[in-house]
Amino acid sequence: MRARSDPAGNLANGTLHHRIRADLEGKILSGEWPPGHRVPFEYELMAGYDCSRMTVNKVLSGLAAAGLIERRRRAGSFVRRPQFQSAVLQIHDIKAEISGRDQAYEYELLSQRRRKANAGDREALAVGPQVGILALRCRHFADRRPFALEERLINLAAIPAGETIDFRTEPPGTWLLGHVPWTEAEHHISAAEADAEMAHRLEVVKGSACLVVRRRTWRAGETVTVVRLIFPGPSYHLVARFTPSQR
Amino acid sequence: MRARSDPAGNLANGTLHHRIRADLEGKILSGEWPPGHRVPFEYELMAGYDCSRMTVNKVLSGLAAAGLIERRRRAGSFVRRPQFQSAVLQIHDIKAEISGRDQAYEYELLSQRRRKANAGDREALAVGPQVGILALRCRHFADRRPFALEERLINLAAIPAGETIDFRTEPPGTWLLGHVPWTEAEHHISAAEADAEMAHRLEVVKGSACLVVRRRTWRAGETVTVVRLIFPGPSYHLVARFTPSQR
DNA sequence: CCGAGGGTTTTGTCTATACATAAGCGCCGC
DNA sequence: GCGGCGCTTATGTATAGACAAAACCCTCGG
Repeated sequence: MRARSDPAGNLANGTLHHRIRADLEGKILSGEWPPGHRVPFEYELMAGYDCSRMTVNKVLSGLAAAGLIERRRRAGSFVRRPQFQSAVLQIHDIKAEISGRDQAYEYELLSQRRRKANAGDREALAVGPQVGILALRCRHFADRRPFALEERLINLAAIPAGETIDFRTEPPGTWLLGHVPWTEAEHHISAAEADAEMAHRLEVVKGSACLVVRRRTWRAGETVTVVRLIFPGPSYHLVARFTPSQR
Repeated sequence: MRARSDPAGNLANGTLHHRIRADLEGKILSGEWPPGHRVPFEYELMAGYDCSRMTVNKVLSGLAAAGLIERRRRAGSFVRRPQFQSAVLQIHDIKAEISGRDQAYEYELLSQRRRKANAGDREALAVGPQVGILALRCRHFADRRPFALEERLINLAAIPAGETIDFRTEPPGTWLLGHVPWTEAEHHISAAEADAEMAHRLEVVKGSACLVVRRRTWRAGETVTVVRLIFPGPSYHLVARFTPSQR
């Protein structure tokens, strides 16, 4: 094996490919290598860092997977222009979110009905007729004040176990989160004015602004559940923290 | 080299590690391997797929990077419980978003001021005093109707080039998106009631519900820009589509 | 009973090598 | 000039082997 220890000793933390990765990311993020700039070829990096090709290949593949560079055979690797589209986001389970803030979490099941999918359900869940669905309505409380109103449909054809769970004690979102894997989800986030019932349930005045989040979740092409969460007015805000790993 | 061709010929698409990856992902997502289940050891997979350890290692590392499994030395690899936290999201540039819907996009710069950071700026951008900032206010239109109101602060210490750009023609968001790389962003999404000025600018009645998105963007620990986007009421909704690649 | 130490197992990293594949480049003949 | 063929080059994939590091496990000594 060749000598790889950095004689100057600077930046000697982490493993070799971590250091190389950090190096290259630094050059890209600092703007030293602007979008379109050609990253050195693998054999050049290999010579520069005095390591094998597999090692630089791993780093470059990682950067490509993270969307920072684009690789083209025969041509080389190029810095991609930054793209907001797609990034890593965090959305928490409501129960965990409230508990995490050291507030008292409470939960109330308003209604639970099992039925064959009606026209509205079929549209929302994209299922055929005669499919069993579970319709739930519930409220979440933080420190005894209404935090959110939840209206949920669960596709029992996809989640037969849903029928056997006691949703009087465990919120459906929490249960699903922990037990059902998913492959895709879609959020529609909008603002709406509270109608009479929403206002009553959330203990706000009618017409006040509410944040409405509608989420549809799929597993392998099949709609698993659709939920509408209504948060009272300016008191709540959704926090989403991103890191750019566009794909 | 050993015989690797699949005699039955099934699932022979893609490369070896793609097939292995798809196989394992399938078992996890289908629930065949529930959360907590121990994935076969590398040497077992190696024997099962008749390939080298580097190949299965690449696959398992990828699954770990994607957050589907967790790897522990000496113990093995385990299926992680599904987590909503963090997933890939798409948010578009406003200009691109409107144009993409085949609506006419228009843009109006309301005001642009260059100043030393005042107390409010310093808090919002987390910069010291005496730092130059650019304060912008503008409106976006879709099909001649107000689509969003934008209030933006740009940290000129981080983006000196910001001073030389003509934001009367190009929206600041679009310019930044194409020219400034970022390492982290945070969104606060909430609902608010329109005050007199917002109502006037967005051509809605005072007190109506608006969707407010506040985004802070960092590059290498330094706040680059803070923007507040205000969308009029129920007419607009933010769409976020996810795939689970939690990290 | 408890804590220290050593052995074992599994993942983590790295090397050197090999062949496959895609795509740009230039040469050649027409 | 120009279309096609083949050479070259860079990446993509895969192998076999090696050592390192972490962490569980068991045993031994007090």
